[in-house]
Amino acid sequence: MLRTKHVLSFTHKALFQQPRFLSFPSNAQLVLSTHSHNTHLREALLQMALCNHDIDFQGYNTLLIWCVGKRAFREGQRVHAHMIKTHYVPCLYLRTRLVLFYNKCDSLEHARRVFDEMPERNVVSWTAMISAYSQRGYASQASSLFVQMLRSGTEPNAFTFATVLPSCIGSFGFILGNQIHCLVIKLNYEANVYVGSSLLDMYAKDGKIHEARGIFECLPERDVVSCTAIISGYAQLGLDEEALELFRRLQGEGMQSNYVTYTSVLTALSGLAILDHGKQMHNHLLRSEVPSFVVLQNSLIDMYSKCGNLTYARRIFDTMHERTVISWNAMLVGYSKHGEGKEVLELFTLMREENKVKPDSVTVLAVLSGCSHGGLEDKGMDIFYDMTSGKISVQPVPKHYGCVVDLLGRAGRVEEAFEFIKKMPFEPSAAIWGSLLGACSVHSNVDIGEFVGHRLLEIEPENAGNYVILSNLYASAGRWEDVRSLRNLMLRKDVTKEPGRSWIELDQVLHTFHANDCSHPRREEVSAKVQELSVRFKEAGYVPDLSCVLHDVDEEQKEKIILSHSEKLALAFGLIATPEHATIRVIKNLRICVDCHNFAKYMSKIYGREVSLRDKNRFHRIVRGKCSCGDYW
DNA sequence: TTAGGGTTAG
Repeated sequence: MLRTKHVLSFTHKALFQQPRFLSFPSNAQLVLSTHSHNTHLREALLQMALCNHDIDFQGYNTLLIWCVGKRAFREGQRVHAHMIKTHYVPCLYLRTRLVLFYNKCDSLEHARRVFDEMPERNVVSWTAMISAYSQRGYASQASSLFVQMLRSGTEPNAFTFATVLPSCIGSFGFILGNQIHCLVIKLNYEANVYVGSSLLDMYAKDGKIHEARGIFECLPERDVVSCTAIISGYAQLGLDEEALELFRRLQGEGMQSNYVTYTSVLTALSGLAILDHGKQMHNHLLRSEVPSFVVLQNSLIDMYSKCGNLTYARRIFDTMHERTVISWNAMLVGYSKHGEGKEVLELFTLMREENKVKPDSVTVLAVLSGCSHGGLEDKGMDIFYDMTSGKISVQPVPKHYGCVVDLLGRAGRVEEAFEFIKKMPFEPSAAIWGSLLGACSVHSNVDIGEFVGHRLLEIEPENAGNYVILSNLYASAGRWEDVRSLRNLMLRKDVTKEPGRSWIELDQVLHTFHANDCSHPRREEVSAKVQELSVRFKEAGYVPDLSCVLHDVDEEQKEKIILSHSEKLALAFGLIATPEHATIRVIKNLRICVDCHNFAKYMSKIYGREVSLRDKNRFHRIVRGKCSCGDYW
């Protein structure tokens, strides 16, 4: 108490009685920053400062800087109120400070009000307001404010460009972003590393990675942010090998990496599903000085689960000191993708019991899809109804309905799925009809399948996949006339299926397969194997996974049927189908990876021995884009 | 006074 009294007395003197020796602002700043941890004292000091009726520019400025630094909303509001009460007319500089202060204290409305009431504005005040929107993800507000700024005749600077460009997303955003790029060139800000990073990131997000790379290569100086932006650009587009290659090169060139860089690198590693490399990176991180932020740990969970090692993923999850909803979602998605429905439900229960983090839309999607893959359709339906009745406070979105259709369809409850679609509170999308069509195809429900198929052909006549599934469905019912007319329709409409490719390495030789492929020298052997497996699947009583169907069609038809990606993998499996070799590592497309996992399960049952996808020594690596057996093509 | 890159789902 004595000490507080002493300080107060000193402060009073310092602030008001000795202005010649110690000016007001420097003292206010000194005293406030020294004692800012003491709320009562802070209050008293501010009170005293505001008792002064003649606070000048510097005084207000100092107080506001202090409020911004401490994110002291109430105190800052009082400073603002003091200006109004004493009829002080703040200059542009101080008004901008107020905008910055309100923005820092998360009060966008107040910031905007101050901004709107500005009698004049300069590039800094415009940029501050654009930044307030941009930081909060209000992209359209940020970009439209930028356009208003240009119309007002204010010339943007490097800060403005670096601020507005991240808000140039979506189709309209990218168009604006391209125009802004022109302005950047015109005003000669191309060489600015902040502007360059924002620009290249925008192009990468628009899928124009070559543009992005061009900008990166032209930057006269690079830093950790610009390097991370280009690496993450590749990773987010699924160009994982390129991302890693660049990361290695830049590290060689002495690039500094931080936790954001590693997060992007882990994304690339997840895509490649190379567990060994992922582990190496994890080891490297443990030994390095890089702080283990939640985002990085989330990436590690994702990497391990996509590489098939759920134990490691769970270990990271369990040892986290703080978890965000993304941590929970990443773990749930991991279990879900691997068909571990029980674990999905257990973890979801734990999440709700802990009640520290609220489930979001992605959480429910992960849980529903986990139930779907794990054969727990009743549980899945319960969760869906918990959501629609408000027991789980997540707003249902069309994707949740899509999950339910998939869940019922996969379980063979095709009629129920059909009825469910009819009762949905929105118009069913092509994706939802497509999901049901897939279910009809697997469970040979020709009646519903025919209806749905034709509906789909109306909605998206250009999607070759729908023709193919419907055609396969007709084929399975022996309706060859309908198969033929569908094929003719495809020819008339000039619809072709983009040939996907699968790669598999066997004894150091790379075999690749694509749609309609009959060029493999051992094709007949493979076909025979697929036939044999197909019979065995049926004998084993398996209902194959939706995307892992081996169609039972005769040889003549097989020539014409366009095979799905997973079927090509099945062909590849047929080539090497012994329990010892029936392990596979799939790069890039996780869906296929899951298919293989299920495939391994079927194989295990057929051969009566465990066929594991997780045994790294038996993995056959599929190398993307580097075919070593050119003869086959 | 004002600035850029990052994690889950689809």
